[in-house]
Amino acid sequence: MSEHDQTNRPRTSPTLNDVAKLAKVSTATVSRCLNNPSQVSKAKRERVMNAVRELGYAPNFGAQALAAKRTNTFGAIIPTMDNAIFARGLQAFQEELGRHGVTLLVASSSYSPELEEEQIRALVARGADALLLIGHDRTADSYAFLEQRRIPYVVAWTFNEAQSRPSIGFDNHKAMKRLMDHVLRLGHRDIALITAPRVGNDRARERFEGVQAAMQAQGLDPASLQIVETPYSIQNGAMAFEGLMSGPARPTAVICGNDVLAAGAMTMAQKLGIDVPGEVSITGFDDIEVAEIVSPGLTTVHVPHRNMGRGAARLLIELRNGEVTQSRVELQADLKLRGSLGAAPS
Amino acid sequence: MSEHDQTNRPRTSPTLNDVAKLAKVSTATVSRCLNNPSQVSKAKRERVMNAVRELGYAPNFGAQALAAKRTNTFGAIIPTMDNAIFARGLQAFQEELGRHGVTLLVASSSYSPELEEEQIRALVARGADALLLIGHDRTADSYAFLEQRRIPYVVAWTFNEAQSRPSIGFDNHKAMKRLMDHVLRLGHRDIALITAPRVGNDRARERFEGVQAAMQAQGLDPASLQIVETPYSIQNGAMAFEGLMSGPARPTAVICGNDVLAAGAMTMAQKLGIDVPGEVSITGFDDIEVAEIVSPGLTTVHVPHRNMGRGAARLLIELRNGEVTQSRVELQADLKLRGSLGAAPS
DNA sequence: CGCAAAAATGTAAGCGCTTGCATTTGAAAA
DNA sequence: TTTTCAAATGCAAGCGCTTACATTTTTGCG
Repeated sequence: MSEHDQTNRPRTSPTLNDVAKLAKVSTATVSRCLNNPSQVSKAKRERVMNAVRELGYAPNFGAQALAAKRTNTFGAIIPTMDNAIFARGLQAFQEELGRHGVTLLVASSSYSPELEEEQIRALVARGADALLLIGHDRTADSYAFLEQRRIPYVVAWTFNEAQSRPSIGFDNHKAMKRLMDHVLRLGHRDIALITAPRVGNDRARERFEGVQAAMQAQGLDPASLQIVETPYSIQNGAMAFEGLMSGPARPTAVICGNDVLAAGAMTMAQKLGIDVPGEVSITGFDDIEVAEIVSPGLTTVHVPHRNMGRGAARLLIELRNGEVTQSRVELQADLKLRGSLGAAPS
Repeated sequence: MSEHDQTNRPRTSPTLNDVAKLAKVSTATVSRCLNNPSQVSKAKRERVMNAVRELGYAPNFGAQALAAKRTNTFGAIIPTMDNAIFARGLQAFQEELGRHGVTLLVASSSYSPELEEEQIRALVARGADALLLIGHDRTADSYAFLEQRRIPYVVAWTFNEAQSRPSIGFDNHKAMKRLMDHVLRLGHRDIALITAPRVGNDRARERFEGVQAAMQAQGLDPASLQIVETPYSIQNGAMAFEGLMSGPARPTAVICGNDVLAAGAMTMAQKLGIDVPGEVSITGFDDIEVAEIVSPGLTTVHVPHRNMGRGAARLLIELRNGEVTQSRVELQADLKLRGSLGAAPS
């Protein structure tokens, strides 16, 4: 099939070669013209650019990747696309990358470290130059793979003193502790926590520890904390809340691992006719849009999603370029007090 | 930098050739072993697989794409990642693709046809074998480009009799008309519509036309419909609603182009102390999670997000494989009646 | 046991691009 | 004008993989 059609290839996209012929220069010159215009004389550059335009030439990604060993594509692996937790941050991440000519590939791991490892390999195989990862928890093999391949990555959505990897985020422990301090100051002593499964999820774990720390600081027995573990979803939040409120030790404050769970709790409270915050206070974490929609408004921790996304993009680009920088960035996550948190009923 | 390390390349990833040597077969056999195992004898296959495992071999994407002219990567371009409208559908889309060994690349166009065209080119350049697009509205150049490159695509989130392109979705016009029929049946005559900008957004336009059609069918003057156009966001929904309710002709029913706008309207109603549905009814479109959270629950049109995503994936895979199929699929979008819609106040 | 057909394997030609190195060109310097 | 040197350009060797085609090995049957 390749012995003819040397001259006119009807519906295949034009190649570097075609451009070179039209412009009557070598392919090398065309390539340089596109990637390093400064090395080419003005006259030729114009001839080449015209040819490019005339042919509607666009470089073949695979070939480029193969020859240059660089793809200008970054990857992001987030636990889920199914709710809004990561949406805003990711959008900002993508926008910033776009500004630097980098395309984003997104995959989701469904909160499974094994699946995440697969996705990491898939993205790298597909040429991702660098990766955005969420949280520190993942298989040792995942990290080994990244090191071995020398793939730059940044861990986002968390910041942990104890970790030395490039990362950008906030201190989940600290933020949750601050929220809890406030809750305790309001007189609450019967506390329940609805959290995502903590195994393989350092953010959830750190938030949990923040709750514990606050209780301890206040002289409360951490063992008195009621804990329900359930995957993030409104549905699950509602069910967990229902269980808690119909249980033997009805809490006066239900701390939720994130806003999605809290939203579920809020709607269930409403359905059950339980007054919030009169009978029970509810708090969330993340400050996604939902927090403003429920009524009363949800007291939560405001996470700087867009800043984090943008920052992660910049960090990653710097890492990719080998520019030395501050590769660990802590952002602030402040309390967002709204109506769902009130004084403990007396 | 390449004059030495011919013999032992320490930290470069292993290639097909390395595997072939270790297994003492040709590269062709290794390749077949990986892509068409059935063509290789069991003995060799095992030898090869062992070598693959031992070396931790993973194919180089660029090279594979270059040689095979196929990447097993699909692209999706959605208007925004910033809210939940597309999240669930996309998640299902991705899951289904994953099941078929296809990786998904996502980009977002910010509702701009020009940006979308860029993204289409970018994804194709990066090797996308096929694309998922939202809605029919886009630049002629975008379609021309896709045709010329013979890139399979499917238009989702809408189904329109008049369009002949491969697509999967529901009839926005019909669905909105059905909702409106119901609204009118409840006695509402003073109607307002909060819609996304209709230029470049056929879904929004069709929904709008559905509203008009229902009014006309009822003998109402379509010109009496109050219209506010504003980009999808809770914030904007709230502001639009506020404007409407403080205007001269207060509607008894506010129809929102989607749930995000409606959620904004609902929260604003609450803030203003306007009773829903006592004083004013509010409806949405999409049935995303938010619809269940607001109170009262939001009457909306249920869109089969996950079905649509899964269906789109299957359709696209069939198209890519050149399997002839029914390439136009209409899904049902049914009314979801909740508390936010009531009889018109008398 | 021999032979044709089928199955398994190997050979090698690209795929479209980048880039080190050699060569040519064009000025500036002598 | 000749010489020198930097800038501009071309040449051609890969990058790692797939696949058509040629070759070898197996298998089935008479």
